Amino acid sequence: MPKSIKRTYSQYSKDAVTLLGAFIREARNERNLTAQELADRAGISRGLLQRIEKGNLKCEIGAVFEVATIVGIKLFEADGNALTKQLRHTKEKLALMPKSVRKKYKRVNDDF
Amino acid sequence: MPKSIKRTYSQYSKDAVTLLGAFIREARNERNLTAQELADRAGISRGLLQRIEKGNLKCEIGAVFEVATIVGIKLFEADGNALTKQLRHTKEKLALMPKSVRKKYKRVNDDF
DNA sequence: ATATTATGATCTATATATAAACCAAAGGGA
DNA sequence: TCCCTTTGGTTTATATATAGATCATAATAT
Repeated sequence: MPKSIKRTYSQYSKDAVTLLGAFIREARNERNLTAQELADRAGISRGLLQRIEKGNLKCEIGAVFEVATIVGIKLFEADGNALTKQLRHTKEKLALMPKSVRKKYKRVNDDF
Repeated sequence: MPKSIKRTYSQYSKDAVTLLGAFIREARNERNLTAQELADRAGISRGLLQRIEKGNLKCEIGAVFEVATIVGIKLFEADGNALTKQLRHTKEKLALMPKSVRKKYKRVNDDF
């Protein structure tokens, strides 16, 4: 039972989502799509698209990414995008990753 | 009244969210944080963090970005990140943007 | 091996995001 | 100017994401 769900967000997170929304809107305008048209293509309501473009933090990430993808915004390009490189590295590394995390007990080397 | 909300997502969107989640998990492990610790810092439940790391598309973008920010993943770097550059451009351009979009009426030049 | 801890999964109750239908106002074309 | 479209707000009903608790399993340290 969620007792209220009043989250706090870092300024960075807020800025990031705001910028992403603004970018979506710009891309939509550049492609001459109305809000309704883009919403239809993404399979969401116009109201949700409005909130996405406004940078509302509580929209589902799937809807946001879908809209971004449709208007041509690629978070993870095939090219030299820094994040993409890191993620590619991650993907390859995933199989080798430890499943759980342990606190590091500082090993004290006494027998010196 | 949402009649069911069964969305479809492009493969790209699914992959992007999956990769982001995997990257978050990797970053968390590299920082030796337990799921509970990271969840606490982000102000979310451990269950939600699990879904985020799994790449669940229906998590709120604010929670995802917050977690990513905490473990040091910057979607929009201050440096030469391509998306950042575009977004900076967008920000400056925002004030000049038209508020609404009009369909282009192909002007037919009859009197030729 | 044993104990301890992290993770994965399930279940319940509730807060809330969403779709849909409105309306008003702004914007752009003719 | 007038008309038509787009956008920005509501409001309402409902589907659902979330917090929190619990349990089983996996993983790690000693």
